[in-house]
Amino acid sequence: MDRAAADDNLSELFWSVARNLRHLNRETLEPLNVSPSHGRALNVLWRHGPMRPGALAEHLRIAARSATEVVDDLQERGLVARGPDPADRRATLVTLTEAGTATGAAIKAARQAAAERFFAGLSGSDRAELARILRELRD
Amino acid sequence: MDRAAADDNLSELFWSVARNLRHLNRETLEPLNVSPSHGRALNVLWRHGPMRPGALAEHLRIAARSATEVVDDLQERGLVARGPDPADRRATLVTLTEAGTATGAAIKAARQAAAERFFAGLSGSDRAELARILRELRD
DNA sequence: GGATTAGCTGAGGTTACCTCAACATGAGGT
DNA sequence: ACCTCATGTTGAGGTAACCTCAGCTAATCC
Repeated sequence: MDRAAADDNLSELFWSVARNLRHLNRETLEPLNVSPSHGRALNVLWRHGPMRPGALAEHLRIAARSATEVVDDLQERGLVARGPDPADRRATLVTLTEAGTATGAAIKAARQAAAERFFAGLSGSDRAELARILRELRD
Repeated sequence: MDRAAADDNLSELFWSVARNLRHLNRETLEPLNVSPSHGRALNVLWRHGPMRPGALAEHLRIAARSATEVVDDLQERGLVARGPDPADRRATLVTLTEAGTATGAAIKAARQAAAERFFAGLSGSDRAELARILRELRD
C-alpha cells in the first residue's frame, strides 16, 4: 500500500547505517581525546603533509579565520607546529609534530579497526558488491 | 601497495556517498526554510503524531531543556501548537498546525525526490542488493 | 499529605563555526 | 622605488544547537 516508499526506505536505511557507523567511529575515537574538528584537521595534514593555513581551510571547507583558530588549538596541544614557508616568506607552513603524526596514525588505525568491526558481519562477496554499488553512487 | 586499505576504503566510500546524499538533501531542503534541527523535529511529529515535549526530546535524543526551546521556535513560526494532554493535565501535547503538517509533507516529498534522483542511477537489482546489504549492516 | 512527575524558565557554558575591520609583512608588476 | 595584491593574524562580535544546574508550578499517585 506504499509503493512510493521504496526509495525512501533506501535512503532511510542508508542513514541508519550511517548513524551506526558514526557512533562506532566516535566511540573508537573517544579515547584519543581529539574533537571531531581537530581530528579532521589532523587527518588532512596527515594525508597531505605540511600546508599553509589557507590550504587547510580549503580542505576543511571552513573560513581562513577559523583555520587560524584550529591551528592555534592544535599548536597548544603540541600536535602541530608553525614554520616558515621557504617558497613565500609571508606564508606559514603548518606541520605535524611527532605527537601529531602519532595521533594522526592512531586516528587512522582506530577508524580502520572500527570499519573492520563494522563490516565484519558481511561476507566477502557482499563487501565487494557494496563497494561496487557505492562506487557507482559516488561517481 | 596498500592492501590494508580494503575496509578503510569501504568506510571512506561509504562516507563520500553519505556526503553526496547529505548535500543533495540539504539543497532540496533549503527552499523550505527550515533548519536541519527543526526539520528533524517536524519529521518526528509528522510521523508519530502529537506527543509530549519529553517524548520529542527522546526521539531527537536531546535534553528536555532543549526540546522546550525547539518547540518554542516551531511555535513562533506557527508550525506547531501546544495543547493540553487529555490523559494528564500536567502534560502538554505538541501538535503540528496546518502549516506544520504542510511543511512536514513538503520535507518528506523533497527527501523522497532527492533520494529518487540519487539512487536513480542504480539498476533495480542493484537497489535491491544495496537494500539487502544495508539491512544486514543495520541489524 | 507527601513524594514524584511533566513542563517551563533563567543563568551560564560549550563547540564550531561565521563576518567584518584592521594590521604587518612580503611578493610582483611597472 | 612604488603601488597593489596576497598571506596570515588578531580582535570584536555573532550564531546555532546543544548542554547542565537550580528553582518553580501544577498535577498525579500512593
